[in-house]
Amino acid sequence: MSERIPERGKRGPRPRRAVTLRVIAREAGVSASTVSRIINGTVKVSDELKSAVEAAITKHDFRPDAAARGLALGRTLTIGVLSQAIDSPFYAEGLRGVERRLLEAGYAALFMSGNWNEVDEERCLREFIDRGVDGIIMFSGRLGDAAVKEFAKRVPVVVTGRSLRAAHTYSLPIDDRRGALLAMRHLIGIGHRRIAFIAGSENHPDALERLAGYQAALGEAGIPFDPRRVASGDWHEEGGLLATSRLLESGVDFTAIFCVNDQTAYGAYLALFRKGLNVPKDVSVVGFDDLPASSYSLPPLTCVRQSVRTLGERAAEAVLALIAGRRPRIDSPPVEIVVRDSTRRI
Amino acid sequence: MSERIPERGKRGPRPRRAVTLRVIAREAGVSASTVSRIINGTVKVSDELKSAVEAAITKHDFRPDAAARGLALGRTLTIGVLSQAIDSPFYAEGLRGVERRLLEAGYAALFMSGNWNEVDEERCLREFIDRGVDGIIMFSGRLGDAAVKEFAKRVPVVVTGRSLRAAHTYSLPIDDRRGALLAMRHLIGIGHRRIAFIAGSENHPDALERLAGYQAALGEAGIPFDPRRVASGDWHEEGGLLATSRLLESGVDFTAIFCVNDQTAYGAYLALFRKGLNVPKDVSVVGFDDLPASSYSLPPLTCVRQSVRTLGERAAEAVLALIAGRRPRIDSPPVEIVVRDSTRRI
DNA sequence: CTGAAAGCGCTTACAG
DNA sequence: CTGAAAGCGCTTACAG
Repeated sequence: MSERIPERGKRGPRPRRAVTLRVIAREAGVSASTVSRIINGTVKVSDELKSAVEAAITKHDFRPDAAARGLALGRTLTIGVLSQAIDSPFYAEGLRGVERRLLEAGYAALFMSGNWNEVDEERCLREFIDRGVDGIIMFSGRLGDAAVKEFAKRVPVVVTGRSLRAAHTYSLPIDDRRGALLAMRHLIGIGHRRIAFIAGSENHPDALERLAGYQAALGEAGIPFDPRRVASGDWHEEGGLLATSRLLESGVDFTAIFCVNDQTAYGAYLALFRKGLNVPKDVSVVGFDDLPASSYSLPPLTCVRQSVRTLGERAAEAVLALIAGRRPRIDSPPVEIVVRDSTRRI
Repeated sequence: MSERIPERGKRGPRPRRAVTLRVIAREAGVSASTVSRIINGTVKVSDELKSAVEAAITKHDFRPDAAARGLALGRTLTIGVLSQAIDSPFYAEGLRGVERRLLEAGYAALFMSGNWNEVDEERCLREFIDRGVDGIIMFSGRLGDAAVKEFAKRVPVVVTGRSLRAAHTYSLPIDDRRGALLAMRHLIGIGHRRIAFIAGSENHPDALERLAGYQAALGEAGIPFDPRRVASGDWHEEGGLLATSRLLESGVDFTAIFCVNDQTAYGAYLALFRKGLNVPKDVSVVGFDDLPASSYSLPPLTCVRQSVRTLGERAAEAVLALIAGRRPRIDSPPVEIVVRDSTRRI
């Protein structure tokens, strides 16, 4: 009658799961099926039976094994969340939003980093599938649409930062062009006409759209586009630093810089600082994203705000809808301009 | 003879796992057991059999189901990683380190946020257990040692930022006191004697240790400790901002501020900036952590560096060792002072 | 060397 | 209403 001691996993403190449905069932004098049903609320039972079972559960601190449940149910209550780097301040905000919403719904997130390259992204997505996630959220990946659609055949996928039309898929595009327009209109509105632009890495869709917005705003205002005022960065501080230095040394004149994102602006700040130039006195700077750090940069940065946290929350809502078989009706959060101290009328 | 079509999961694109061990086995003309063994390399077979199986695997793009494997093996190749917030720039670095090492070892990380409170931390740890993680890494949690030890009975736990002696446990403490000493010696070495300290939230062990280091350095130099020069922050920018403002308004004089961490220093920067005070001309500032952003703050921040990324990598190595039944022999990364532009000789 | 069988811990039609 | 049985997809002693 004694419980057989399992032999596997001889090392470490994992003596196999000690308390299972069966021990609860035995203790409460019912079958495992019944306990399972009570736990899942798929049955009505007498109050006394219910409390007997609950007492046993409490006593043993029982919690159903997620792997077993996942196997039986075909659902793991896990969502794979791909960002480019878990330590990027930009994505971090989004992950936080995802995490929160998922938690509310009883789901957990499996976060992985794609490192800005297709190979890693694909590896992560495969890992998600292998681990049986119920859905995938992909933050602005490099992976081609075709590949994404392929994964969407296995499991619902929501992508941010791009538009993709396919079954079991939902897109939350970012309005890069409009964001860039807002930034530029602000600058132009306070008198700037010679405005430099630091772009992201080449041929990245978001970067291209922001460049397009930059050009469109120039066009609106009747300001000729001068390619010498465009320098390319890399979405990170260092790229902003280098690009600004190049701009400064090239001799083109400008009274303001519109940076493709906040991190680029931080780099621009440092380059300007090193040259003894003051922001906004000597040059105005505007960023894009409104990272938390931008409220604390010196001076606090004027930028286009796109709430990545909200984006994350909505992405989570969208996958959950997809999983439930509903068609999401969710919009990307709007972009808006946040005027702080890095821009000044001239 | 036709495959029965499963009825569960009627919605969504998950028609149950399509290709299983059995279909590979059938295709290769062997049993599932054999395929399993070949995949796991626990058997020697003829080259032709091996390639037949591999061909079938490739053809169907088969990958074993992680949940099923986990259930059968009692291991999930997953490590639960608790930080306080997935979007904290401090923890992010550590998570990155963990992620990288774990990936190399074929493990995945399940990241969750404890939100700086015991209740959430405990919820996360329980979730880890439910999900059958093979080990847990806990970044400087608030949860009491006793509770942590309780979890360590189920699964190996490594903690950072504290010392804990218990079975199936490993600690990677941070040398807060020495870090604080280094910071203060630097300041004292360049002539400062009236040095303010912005602490973290009360009764937090790391905060206490850094305060102790601050006082010890003062003692070394024969400088009397003046409690009016200590203000408490909250580890975040806002606390640094508020504390600095209070210090400034209180009328105590100081030529330098040692901040309990970099984020606090960013807040101090802004408070000083708003008062028209220049760093380092009017006051020197030193931080603690060396976050990536500190190289780009204006001016670039002098601070104590503790490589959180390395800490994360080592934490990962430590859990893996614990899981393998080995006793880790791993030290915390050393703290060191990084002198940049926010401090100046007086 | 390889297969049939039992088992991991759960859930849920299927019968009482 | 409730239990026995089958099944989720894998792994591994146990027998050939």
